[in-house]
Amino acid sequence: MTDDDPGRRPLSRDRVLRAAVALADEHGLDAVSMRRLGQGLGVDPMSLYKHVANKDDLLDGMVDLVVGSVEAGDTAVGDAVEGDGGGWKGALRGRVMAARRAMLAHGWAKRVLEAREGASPAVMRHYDAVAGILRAGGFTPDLTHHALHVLGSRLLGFSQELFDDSAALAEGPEVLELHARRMAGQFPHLAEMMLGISHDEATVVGSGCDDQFEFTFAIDLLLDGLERLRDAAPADGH
Amino acid sequence: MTDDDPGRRPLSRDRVLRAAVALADEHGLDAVSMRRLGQGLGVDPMSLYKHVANKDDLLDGMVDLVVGSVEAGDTAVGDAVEGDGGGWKGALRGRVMAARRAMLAHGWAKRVLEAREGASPAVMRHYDAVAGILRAGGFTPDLTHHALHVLGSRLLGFSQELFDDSAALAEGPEVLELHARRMAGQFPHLAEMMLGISHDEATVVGSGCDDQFEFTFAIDLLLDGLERLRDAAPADGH
DNA sequence: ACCTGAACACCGTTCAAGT
DNA sequence: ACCTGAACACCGTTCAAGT
Repeated sequence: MTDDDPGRRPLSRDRVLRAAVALADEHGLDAVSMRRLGQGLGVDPMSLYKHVANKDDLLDGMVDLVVGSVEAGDTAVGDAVEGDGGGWKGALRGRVMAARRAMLAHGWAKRVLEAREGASPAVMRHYDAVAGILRAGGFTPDLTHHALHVLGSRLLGFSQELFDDSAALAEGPEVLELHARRMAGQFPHLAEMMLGISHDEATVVGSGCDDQFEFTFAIDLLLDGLERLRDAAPADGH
Repeated sequence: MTDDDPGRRPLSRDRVLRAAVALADEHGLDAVSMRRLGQGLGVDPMSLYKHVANKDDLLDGMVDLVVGSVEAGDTAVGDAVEGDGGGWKGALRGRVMAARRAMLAHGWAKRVLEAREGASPAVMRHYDAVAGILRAGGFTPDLTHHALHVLGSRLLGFSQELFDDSAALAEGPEVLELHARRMAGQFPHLAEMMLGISHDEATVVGSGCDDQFEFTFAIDLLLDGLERLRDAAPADGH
């Protein structure tokens, strides 16, 4: 009977989705079950089906909410890139980095987006905005299309990790080096890479795989490559 | 009591994994449950835990089997690329395309690999082979490392699909065009792209998104970009 | 010591019974 | 007509009881 008795406010799709996002943020995606979600809202699990078609629809709605938040505080501010005066590259980077921030804030969203095959409305709007940036940057519709495919999941701010080395990273560079030496026999080239990294950059923070660096490295390589294609064949994208 | 009574052959990890792969190939990944797998092998579900630590270990073993098959019939044959006499690009394309064939043959593998965070032994061997190709191609360890990250999941032959348009594709180009016109209001740039595509290529097969084309397009753009970086700074990959 | 299957603690969703 | 909760058909895994 208190003021914030959750049973008082009427249920709505938005309230269900926000509760699900909060639940996933706090306890992980696996904690998001119809039963537990209903319990958190002080509602019979079955009542959720009034606002959500099924579990998949719930997950779709959750990512839609997260991706939709990208549009609010997006590229307008600038996200000033070091060496350019805005333009399509800066705008694209801004959009993509905003999406990345949203993804990093909601770690579970990446996993849901990978599992989904159809794009939600907010994702479609995001893609459309990116396409618009490219068109304004002088890309043909055809090359714009290929560009979207090339950028792929990086449009949403994440990339496929090769493998998770965060456990080894957390233990410090000497553990990483030990790890590398141990696998030198089986994976000589990977070991060489790892050892090279831990030698080059003596600072602790830089060793191992720096996700943020690798992400921007990839984006820049892709944008440069696309720009070259645009300039090579301005009339036809193929 | 027949000759091929599955109960006769003793269970082994390999036999369990092969049965799981066959089950996933035939009835989809969701059909792979400990209960159903045990049933298919004529064995108590709990007996599987003698050969497999848990469900995740089972899935790991399954993808390991698939990725491991890539090494058998890999780049040796040549996979001759149009305009070059082999070299690192041809070798890399060959390896990646072999992985792609394996992935296309086992549609569920992509989903499992995306969900996994740690790389299985076969995947590690694959990465190491790719790293070896790059090193032999004159890349520094550092640039080799970044190259692996840039190529990402495409090393294993797949890329993140933006959205699945196979349903619309199957209905033919006129349906695709209708689709595009309907969404022109909300997603003008995406609609323009789709309409441009269906106009350019009148043949039915070519319209919509050609996965194979987009994949090779991306690979070529990435390899060209990496080559340029290699040649720009031969001594230091950064 | 090994194997097995009943049991536990969950799922998403159906559907009939209650209001 | 609407809402609800018991019930269904599954899960992965534990664990104690049987051999």
